[in-house]
Amino acid sequence: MYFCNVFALIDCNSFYASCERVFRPDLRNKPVVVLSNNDGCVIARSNEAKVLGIPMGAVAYQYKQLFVKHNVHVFSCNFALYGDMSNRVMNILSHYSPDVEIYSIDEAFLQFKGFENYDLNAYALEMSRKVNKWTGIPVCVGVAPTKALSKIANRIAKKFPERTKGVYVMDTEEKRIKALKWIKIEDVWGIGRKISDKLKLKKIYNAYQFTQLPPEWVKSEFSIVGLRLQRELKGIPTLELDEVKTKKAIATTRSFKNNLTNINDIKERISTYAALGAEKLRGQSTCANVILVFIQTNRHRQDQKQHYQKIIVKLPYPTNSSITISKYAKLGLQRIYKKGYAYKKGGVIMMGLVPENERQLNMFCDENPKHLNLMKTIDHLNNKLGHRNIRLASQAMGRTWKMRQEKLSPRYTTEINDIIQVK
DNA sequence: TCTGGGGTCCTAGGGCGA
DNA sequence: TCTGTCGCCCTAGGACCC
Repeated sequence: MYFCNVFALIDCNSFYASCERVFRPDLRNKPVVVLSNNDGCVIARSNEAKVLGIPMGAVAYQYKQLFVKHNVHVFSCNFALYGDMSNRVMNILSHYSPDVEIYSIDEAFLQFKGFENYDLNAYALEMSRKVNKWTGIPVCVGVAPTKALSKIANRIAKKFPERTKGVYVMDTEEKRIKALKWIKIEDVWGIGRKISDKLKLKKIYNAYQFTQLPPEWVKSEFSIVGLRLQRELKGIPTLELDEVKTKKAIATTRSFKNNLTNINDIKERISTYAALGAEKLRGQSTCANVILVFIQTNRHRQDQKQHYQKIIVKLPYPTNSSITISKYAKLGLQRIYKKGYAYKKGGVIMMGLVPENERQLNMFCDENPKHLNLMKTIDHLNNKLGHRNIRLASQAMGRTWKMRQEKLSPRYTTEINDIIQVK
């Protein structure tokens, strides 16, 4: 190994689809897709589904016939299941290095410091086998001297499964250069649509060409972010492993099942999102100082009158009480709602987050201390009962708000009534 | 009839006090 | 007292990620 400090990127293959398959072994080698909230778009595809030409983000109803024709197994998203499976995978990974950054629900960076005498290829292979054996989730591993290069190494592992067995270690200059020349510029981590379009105008088509550009030019065009990426691709470690950090904003936004015109219906939705957001705040022991409330019409229906409006509401004191946040969210909504529009989407975003134990209460405007205990009780009961049975009065109890989730799989791992039964 | 949701970081530009 | 300038803070918007 010519580097003494390396990064590994572990990425679960077709994560949501793989989670569904863990409990449905009959679906192995069969096309599986998972849909977004309200069963709107395709958000995950198994390899077999990719081969059928189903693109990421495909609008579900437009592919209905293809699903039937090729016997594609379609699932509504089941985040309770995916979150739990993710925890299991991350837990196993943490045994392979003390330095772990959970990058997303299905990805983690590991840093190997002082592993000079290790055969990293064998080590990563063992790690991927263990994850697969213990959770049923297949993963790929890319190992390289920087985070950006480990992303590329991971891509190689995924692209050539027979040759790599799902693990690729970029441990020589030759391998680095070969990989950079192989990867298209638009596939590099950190290069999106806008930047790749700009680079292609400059006749930059792969990552290697990008590394050859003058750093001053890269910085002036793409700011410090572009410059960092260029250094990373050259093999100079620039991005560090991020520590576990509390979130800076918590968003709860959803499309409505139907268009809503009546303010009372929208109020109920916004109140529910506010309560959900407050629950997330309590989950990470933080309070919000400010909330942002927005509503918008269906932007895909240009034949209809369009309206988008948002409002920032300053809370009188930092809080995570569902009651208080819901109240101010509804006040905000009243300010932005306009009669005569068919609203399709709305949301509440918690901002200005501070740790629960550090909040400074306003001298004259203290929160009702009963809220704290009440919220604890609500969280406890909801955790115990599942299904979020305890709600605020302003949140509807009926079916009207329910998401469209026609193909929802059971919550095998988190719901006692859904545990798989062996007969 | 149906078109996701949840984040981060950076920069530019304005307000404001020293 | 008025004006210019600098730095800090905040916000909006843009770009990216999964």
